[in-house]
Amino acid sequence: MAKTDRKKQIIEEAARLFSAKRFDEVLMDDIAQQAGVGKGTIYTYFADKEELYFAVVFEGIRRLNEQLQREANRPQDPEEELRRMVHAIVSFFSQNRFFFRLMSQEDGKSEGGKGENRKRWRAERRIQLAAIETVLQNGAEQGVFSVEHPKVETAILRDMVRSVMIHAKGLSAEAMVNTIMRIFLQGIRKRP
Amino acid sequence: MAKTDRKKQIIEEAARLFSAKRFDEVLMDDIAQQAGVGKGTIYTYFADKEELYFAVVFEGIRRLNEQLQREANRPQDPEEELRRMVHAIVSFFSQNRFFFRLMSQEDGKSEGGKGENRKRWRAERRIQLAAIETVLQNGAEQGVFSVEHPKVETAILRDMVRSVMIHAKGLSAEAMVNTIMRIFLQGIRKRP
DNA sequence: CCGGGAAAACTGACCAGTCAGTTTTATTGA
DNA sequence: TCAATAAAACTGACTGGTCAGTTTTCCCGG
Repeated sequence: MAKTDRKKQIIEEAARLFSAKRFDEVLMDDIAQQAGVGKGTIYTYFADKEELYFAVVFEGIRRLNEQLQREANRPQDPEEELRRMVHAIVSFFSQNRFFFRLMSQEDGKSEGGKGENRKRWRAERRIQLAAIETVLQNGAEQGVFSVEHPKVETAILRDMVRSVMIHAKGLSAEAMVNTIMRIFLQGIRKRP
Repeated sequence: MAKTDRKKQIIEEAARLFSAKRFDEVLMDDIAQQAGVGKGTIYTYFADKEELYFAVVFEGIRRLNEQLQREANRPQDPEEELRRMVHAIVSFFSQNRFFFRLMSQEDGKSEGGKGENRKRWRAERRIQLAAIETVLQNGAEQGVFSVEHPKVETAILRDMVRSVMIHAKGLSAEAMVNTIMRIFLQGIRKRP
């Protein structure tokens, strides 16, 4: 097996395990077994358990960013662009449940561990938000959106994906996107 | 010190620590030291580390439910009732940062550990959502709200509190509530 | 047959949980 | 009222199991 494939395989299985159990409940032996490699092999690719853990987190972020990038930066009307981005996030997470659960867990922690990784994680996540925020700002400038606290509205939109993923497992990706966009754009107040 | 105070003190310090660090990074020795008790004492109140952890989580939920209860069940117009509930959640979390971070972390995990506690946690959380959902349903019946997937909309609203708490630390509780209600009720689309 | 890399076996640091001993609080009776 | 005694609560040094990380052995391609 090629070196790269091995590393990918380890990350994949580690993601599955880390997303389902607490950090301390996931044993390096388990990861090795699931990945079909010896424990020692893991240490040729990752310095320690924590580095593997963050490699998994960053891999998830990287893939999501990749998918987001594909949708962004094609000038179009803001609502449509927003919808495309939400769709990108929703479908990414639908196809990567492990990474989704993992990143949900990682959100909202602060201290502890090698602070360097936490910092980098924060930075990566900020980039994602910035991409969405830009669209919101553009929409506001074009007079299509009414935005009061751009960063907050941005975070709300992204986290709506999280809510829907957790609480609307049954819905199709399309239905999820529609639900999110409907609420975010026009709210739930009935208009005559 | 009275028995109850001791237990409360332990829970309080454990909450502070568990909210800031990973489960395995929090040592029982740390908790004991912070709480100003001997390690053995903790074990007179809690069977093991995991039970203490969940005692902390459930204490947080209990307090929040208490505050929610105070606002609910007084018949009034749905929008106002919703606003009151959001306000209750926001102000609770503003005053209980530890519990907030803790409960955010716990959201979105599934396997692992004593499954019994996870199950109970899920149940408690469902009760909270039901309280909000009822208001939404009432509003829909009265023709004030347009609700498509009640459970999903409910979860979204609750999680909006989470987003705002994380990303709008500067805002006052009032401003937070306003932001949430504005988006949830009327969305961000500009109307002429 | 040798070298590089992967697997299996090994080690010891660490920490949750214990328990024998100590302190504090409650109870009794003179 | 206050010893004397019992009961309850607390303490922290100690232990044993666990598991991250290391070392040794094995395997295979060239």
